[in-house]
Amino acid sequence: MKLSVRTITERFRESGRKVTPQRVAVFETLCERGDHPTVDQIYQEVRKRFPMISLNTVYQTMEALAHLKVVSPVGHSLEAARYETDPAPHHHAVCIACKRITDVFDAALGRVKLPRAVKDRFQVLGHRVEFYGYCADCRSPGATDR
Amino acid sequence: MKLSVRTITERFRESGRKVTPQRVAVFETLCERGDHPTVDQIYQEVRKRFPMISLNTVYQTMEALAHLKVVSPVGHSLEAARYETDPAPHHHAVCIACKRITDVFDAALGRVKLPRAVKDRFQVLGHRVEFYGYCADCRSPGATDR
DNA sequence: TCCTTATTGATAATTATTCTTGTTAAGGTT
DNA sequence: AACCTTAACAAGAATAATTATCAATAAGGA
Repeated sequence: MKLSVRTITERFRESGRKVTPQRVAVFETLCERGDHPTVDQIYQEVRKRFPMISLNTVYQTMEALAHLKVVSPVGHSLEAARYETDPAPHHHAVCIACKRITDVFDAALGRVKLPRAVKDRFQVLGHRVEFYGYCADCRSPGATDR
Repeated sequence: MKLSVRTITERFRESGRKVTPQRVAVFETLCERGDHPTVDQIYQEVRKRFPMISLNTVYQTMEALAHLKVVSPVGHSLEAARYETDPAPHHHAVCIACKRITDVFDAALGRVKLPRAVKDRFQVLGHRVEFYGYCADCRSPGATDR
């Protein structure tokens, strides 16, 4: 199913948020492009039809849309680069609250394969599997979901 | 096998790089901690024993170590947050050169499971599989590997 | 229409990372 | 051990992504 302006309007209202022309414009722009734009790319696009909009508004709108599960951030959202030394192949479980990273050792995860159709057009150096959710400490009761 | 100072000394020399006390200190610090520190965390740690070291040097050392495959960056290295709207579950192939992201639809990737041992301590909201490598356009001949 | 309050736009502030530059020191060569 | 070439260093400025501040505005329920 495809998300419509109608749908997100309802979801905004349900969650106690207001529906503004800026938010609709951001959402529409994101839908028109089928790719994975950066916030700034969306901003530049929306600006054509909406010269007064500020970059900050686009940031806030993206955050709101992400909360409503209307859009997903691609990749994790660690604020800074992190490094590790462990030479054994492994994967990660990232807590979206505290950003803590837990190593996951499981041979099965290493056997994941890219489908052949894509493999032909892409030289694979490796892959990683990343689980995201809440760690034991952050599975908090007072999680303010807003 | 565990990496020793001896080992990385050799690798540095082999690749035409110099072995400096700063680099050794960064490497040792990273080894002492078994986790996934940020560059700044390493910097703060190294600074205790090496007050004159600059943050820039730590950045450069991490890059060198990454080239020698002694350390790995955790997660991908997109410079900015990206978003997508597609509600169908899918995964990604990211070109490490041009940062372009290709969607990968494959039901098998959705069936990946976190091993039970970890599952008990981690509330999983989802997972993603990310392949990294070079896209067709960037599988360039003049790839300067340094 | 009124009223409360979230949202907006402009701008300043932060944070992560890279660049610049003059100086230093690694390590191969005498 | 002295020499030399060049990578690496420290310090600080510059850039880029993101977040915070705040007065003015507009959404939408009453």
